[in-house]
Amino acid sequence: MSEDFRDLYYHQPYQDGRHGSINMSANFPFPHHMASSSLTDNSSVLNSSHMLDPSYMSFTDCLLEGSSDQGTFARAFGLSPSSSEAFSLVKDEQKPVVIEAAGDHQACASHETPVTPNSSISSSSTEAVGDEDSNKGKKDKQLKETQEEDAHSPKKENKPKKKGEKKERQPRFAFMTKSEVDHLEDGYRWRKYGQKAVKNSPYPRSYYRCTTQKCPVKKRVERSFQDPAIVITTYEGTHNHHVPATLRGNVAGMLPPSMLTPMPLGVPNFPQELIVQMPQFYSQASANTSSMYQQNLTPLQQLQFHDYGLLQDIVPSMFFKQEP
DNA sequence: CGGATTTGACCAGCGC
DNA sequence: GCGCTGGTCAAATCCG
Repeated sequence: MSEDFRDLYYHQPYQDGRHGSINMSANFPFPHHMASSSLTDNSSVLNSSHMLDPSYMSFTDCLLEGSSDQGTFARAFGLSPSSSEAFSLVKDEQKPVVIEAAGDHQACASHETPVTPNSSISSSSTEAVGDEDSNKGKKDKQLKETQEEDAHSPKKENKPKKKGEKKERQPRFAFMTKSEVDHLEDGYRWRKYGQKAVKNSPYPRSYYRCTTQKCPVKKRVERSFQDPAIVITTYEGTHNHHVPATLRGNVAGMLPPSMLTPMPLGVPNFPQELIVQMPQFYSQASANTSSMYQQNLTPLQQLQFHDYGLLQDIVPSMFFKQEP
């Protein structure tokens, strides 16, 4: 399997994003402006080989030529719930988009990114490293004690959730980035609010929240324990604001106004182009496995209406979403 | 000094 | 019911 997909990666080093020369495919559902991250982190990008197809525009091309669907990026990152519902997965990080945004061109050129559908990080199932648990008993005792003596802790009052009321989960998607830095610049401003040890991984997971007021978007960043060069970023929620214009490199300024339009809730924002514009990808996939791709449905339709489990086998590490 | 980060505590959900 | 784990809070600390 991994061999089949090894060919799907190719290396495209970033250029100076400040000048908009970002060679990043328009077909991936990660924040388009994330490309700017490479400016500071010595990164490069690996994308699927389908993008070698001249019919695919680079991110720059997309901007310069005024793609017919400039909203693609915004939608992709907007993460509107509706469209991605169809891609419900049990584990959200299992099939992240694989992007190699790392700086080591050699590694990229090697195409040895050990990201395979089944080897990708199931971070939801990644469990904390053991030593965190060792103190658990103590903690629990302390917890009970403190609860008794601190019956009106403000923390509890901060939880408006009623019992039995399930916490609604925002749609998510994740992608893998080969990068030396954990937190890639993606055009938005984030505040770290937590870090946890991840089970079976020596690398912690960091939790970030968009700093824009009332913006519900969160993201988690962790390194793959299988390939420490790979950073797994999981976005959750939909930005309800424009990309801050004051960021380094003025990423927002690079973007046409239409791309900065906040995502209306409920508008399908699944990166259809990601799927639809990858004929090569699909032909490879279908050669390997599925009858699903022999049907007359468009890939998107297939994705939306067919067994996603199958998709997982075919489209490794592309994206996923977790059922709210 | 204000904003960002760190880190231990806390809580909820899930599986056994 | 209990233990484990992921996710979040918030006080302490750091840093520009």
